[in-house]
Amino acid sequence: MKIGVLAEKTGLSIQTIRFYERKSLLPAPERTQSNYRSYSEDSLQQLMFIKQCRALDMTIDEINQLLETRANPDSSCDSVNATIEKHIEDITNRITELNALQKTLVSIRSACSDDKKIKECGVLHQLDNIVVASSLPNSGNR
Amino acid sequence: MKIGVLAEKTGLSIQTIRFYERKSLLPAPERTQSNYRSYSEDSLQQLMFIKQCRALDMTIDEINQLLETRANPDSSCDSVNATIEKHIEDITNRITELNALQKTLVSIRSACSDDKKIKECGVLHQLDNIVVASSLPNSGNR
DNA sequence: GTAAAGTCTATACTTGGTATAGGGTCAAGC
DNA sequence: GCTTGACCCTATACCAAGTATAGACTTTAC
Repeated sequence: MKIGVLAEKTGLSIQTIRFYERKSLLPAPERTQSNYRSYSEDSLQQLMFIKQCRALDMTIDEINQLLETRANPDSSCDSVNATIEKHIEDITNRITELNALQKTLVSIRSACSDDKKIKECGVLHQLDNIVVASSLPNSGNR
Repeated sequence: MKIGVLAEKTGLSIQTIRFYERKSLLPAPERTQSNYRSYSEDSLQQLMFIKQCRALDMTIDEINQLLETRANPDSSCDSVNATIEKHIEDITNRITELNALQKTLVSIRSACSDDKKIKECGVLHQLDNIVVASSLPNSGNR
C-alpha cells in the first residue's frame, strides 16, 4: 500500500510516517518504479506499535530500544520491563512536580481579587517575590 | 554590571540571558565602549521575575503578556488573573492526562513477570494491542 | 608583554513533529 | 493527446526554550 493509505489506516500524518522512517523507527519500505513508498502489513503493525508507545508518551529513543529488543524473540525481556519502569518513574516525578506547581499557582492566584489595578495586583506582587524554590523540571519534563 | 555578574546573581546562564533579550523579555541594556552589555538593578529585578514565572512553567509568551500588563500600573489586572487561571487549567489538564497514562503503564507493566523471554513478554504483547484510546496530549503539553 | 578569563555575534543542535516549495507521477475526462 | 486533480517525492524551514560551539575581540592579572 502507498503512504496515503497507510496514513489513513494508522491515523498518522504522511509527514509523521516519513519522519519515523528518518528516525529509523520504521524500516525504509520498498519503492515502486516511480519511487513511491510501498508498505506491507508489517509496516502497519509496527506503526501501530509506535503509535501506541507515543500515546504512552514514550520518547523515540525509548521506542527504538523496545523495537530493537523485540527484534530477537529469544533474548530476555528484562530491558523492556526496565524501560517501562523507568518511564513510569519519570511520569510519577513529573506529576509530583506539576502538583507542587499547581499548589503554588493557586496560592498566587488567591492573592488578588478581581477588578484591581495593576499596581495593587496581589498576583503580580507575589510573582515579584521569591515564591518557589525555583526548581524548573530538568529531566523527565515532557 | 556585566552579563557574567548578572548571570551569577540570577542563577541563569549567560546564554539564557541573551536569549531572553532576543525574545524581548528583557530590554536590550546599555553597552560599554567595548560593546559589552551593562545592566542595571532593574534588569536584575526583571530577570528574577522572569525566572520566577519560568519556575511556574509559564511560556515566554505568557510572561511577555504579564510584563506588558505590568508596564502600565493603572490598567486593570484582570488579564493577569486570566493568564494565571488559564495556566492553572493547563496544568490541571496535564496532570489528569499523566495520571491516566500512569495507570495504563502500571497495568501494562503488570502483564509481565521478570525473567521472561521476549516472545513471552506480556508487556510487549500489551503494547501490540490497542490499550489506550490513543490520545497524545496536543495542547498544554509541556 | 602575555596569558587567562570574560565578552561578542552567529550559527547549529535538541524533540517530535508540522508546513512549505518545487518538482514528478498517475488516472480520469474530454 | 492533453489537461486537471490527486497523490507522491525530496529538501528545507519552523515551533519552544534553551544549550553549545566557533572565531573574534577586550579586559584583567601577573
